[in-house]
Amino acid sequence: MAQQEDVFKKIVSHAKEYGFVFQSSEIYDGLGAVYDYGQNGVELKNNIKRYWWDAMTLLNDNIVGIDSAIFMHPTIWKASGHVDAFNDPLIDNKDSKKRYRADVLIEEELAKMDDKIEKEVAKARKRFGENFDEALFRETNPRIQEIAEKRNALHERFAAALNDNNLEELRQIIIDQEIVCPISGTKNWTEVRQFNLMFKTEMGSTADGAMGVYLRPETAQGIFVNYLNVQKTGRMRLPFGIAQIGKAFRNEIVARQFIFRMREFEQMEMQFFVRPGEELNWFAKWKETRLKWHKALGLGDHKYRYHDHDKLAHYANAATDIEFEMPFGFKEVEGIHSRTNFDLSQHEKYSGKNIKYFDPELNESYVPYVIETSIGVDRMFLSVLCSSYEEQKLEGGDTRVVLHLPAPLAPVKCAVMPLVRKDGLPEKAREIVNSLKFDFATHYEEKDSIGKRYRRQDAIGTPFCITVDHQTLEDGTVTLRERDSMNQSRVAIADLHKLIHENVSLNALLRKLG
RNA sequence: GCGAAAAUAGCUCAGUUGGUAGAGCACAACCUUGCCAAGGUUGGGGUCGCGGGUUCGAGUCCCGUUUUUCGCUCCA
Repeated sequence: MAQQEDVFKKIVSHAKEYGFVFQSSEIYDGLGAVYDYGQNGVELKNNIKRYWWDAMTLLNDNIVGIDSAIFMHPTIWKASGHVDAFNDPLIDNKDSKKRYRADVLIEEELAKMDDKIEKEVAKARKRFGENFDEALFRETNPRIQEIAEKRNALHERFAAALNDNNLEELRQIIIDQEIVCPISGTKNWTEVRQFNLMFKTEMGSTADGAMGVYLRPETAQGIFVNYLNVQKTGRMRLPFGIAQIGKAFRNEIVARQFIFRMREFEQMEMQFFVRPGEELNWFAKWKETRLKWHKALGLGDHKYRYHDHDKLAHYANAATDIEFEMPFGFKEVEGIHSRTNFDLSQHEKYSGKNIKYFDPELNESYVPYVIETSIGVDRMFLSVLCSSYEEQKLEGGDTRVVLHLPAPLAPVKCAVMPLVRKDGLPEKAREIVNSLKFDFATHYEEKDSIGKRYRRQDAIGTPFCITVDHQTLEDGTVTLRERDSMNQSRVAIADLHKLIHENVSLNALLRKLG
């Protein structure tokens, strides 16, 4: 494990050193859990997105894409459950290190007081038997009066604090009531803090007219609220899917592990709309289809596994993750959920609009069920990077760092280099670059020894190096050097385009998926 | 969020009991070599994460803070 963490550290440095990932706002000491993609990272990421997008929209004639806005009507997040689910005042006990909802702690205290009163009443009932006037007893008994008074005072104070969203007051209540942690039994409490999953901002430039809006915490809702627009204008029939790639934002309490958990991240989501009752079949089908998509990259089949959920979210009736073996263990890369008709029904309820689908075959209207496939682009990026990274020992004791990126994902497809910087070789190399650059990301390199240049390209995962030497000027052939095997072969300049295309185009990958 | 550790050049790191900031690699220019990195010469680059404090003097000691990593916790 220690060794693996060591490798992960090296991957993180490598990502920075070779322009894949930088920390955001680095010259200002950085911003927590936010990262930028560099010159090579953005290419790799774009290629991953293209692979997914094409696999969804080109290979399935019943899947189309959209690009919805990050800002959405705030009521959408009420309907989805995000507003309520993540708006709790939390407090930690410093000794047990347990976190509690501050409001729940106080409510429990209120319940305890109620219990006390009931116990008194029960005792009196036993004592007085049939003659017992319970109502009168409650109103007149001094013990009960005392407890009830305290209870009502507490309740009033608690309600006022909640109403004003006064977190300090909530903490003060907990301290005044001498509430202890059930685990440690101590009163060593932190401040009460409000945890908000969603980032909030204001729309409208004047303060009084502004409306609070959220940065979306998931892209899925943009698909749900548009599904009928797409269905109608695209003349789609169930089953059909809508795909989207876009940024989402979550105020994570703990954001860790490099780009694995970030506050601003990118999702690739496809929501597949099906007839009620057919959802579990489609769930099984997408589970299989999605794993096949991952495995086609050739990162190693043994690095994937399913993780079926036992505990299901309130909206789901089946859920599984596709996990990938990162240097820090198997981690979720993609989630596949059978979301039932929860989201669409909620939007129907909150918007007051009819968003049922009319099924011409069944001649009836209903709210479709939804299968969701949702993949984190950044996690996918990390899985590709981690599994591609190798420190290779070569014959003769040398080492090289090489990224065995799947060629269609590589940021640079080929590098053209003159063997020496004279005798017209640079000019010839430039000529070759100019013939390739329209179809492939091509680098030109002339500085340093040829071996050094090869190593530099290995470090960013360039699949092919093309070397121009004196023989090139005579017979129009070059050396084609392959990244993984380091094999060299003599090929005609005229054949380069075809050779490279066969290896680096997405087509080859997509064909594996049928 | 709690606890622990760390932060010195683009990268990896050294820096003695507190006394004017170093190496290798990388980068730039020129020369040399030419098919698997690390030849020569020269050069650029650091207010030692940031802010305070102690001191004649702080990279070094103290406090705070930010960021990162690990464990716990939380979350999908």
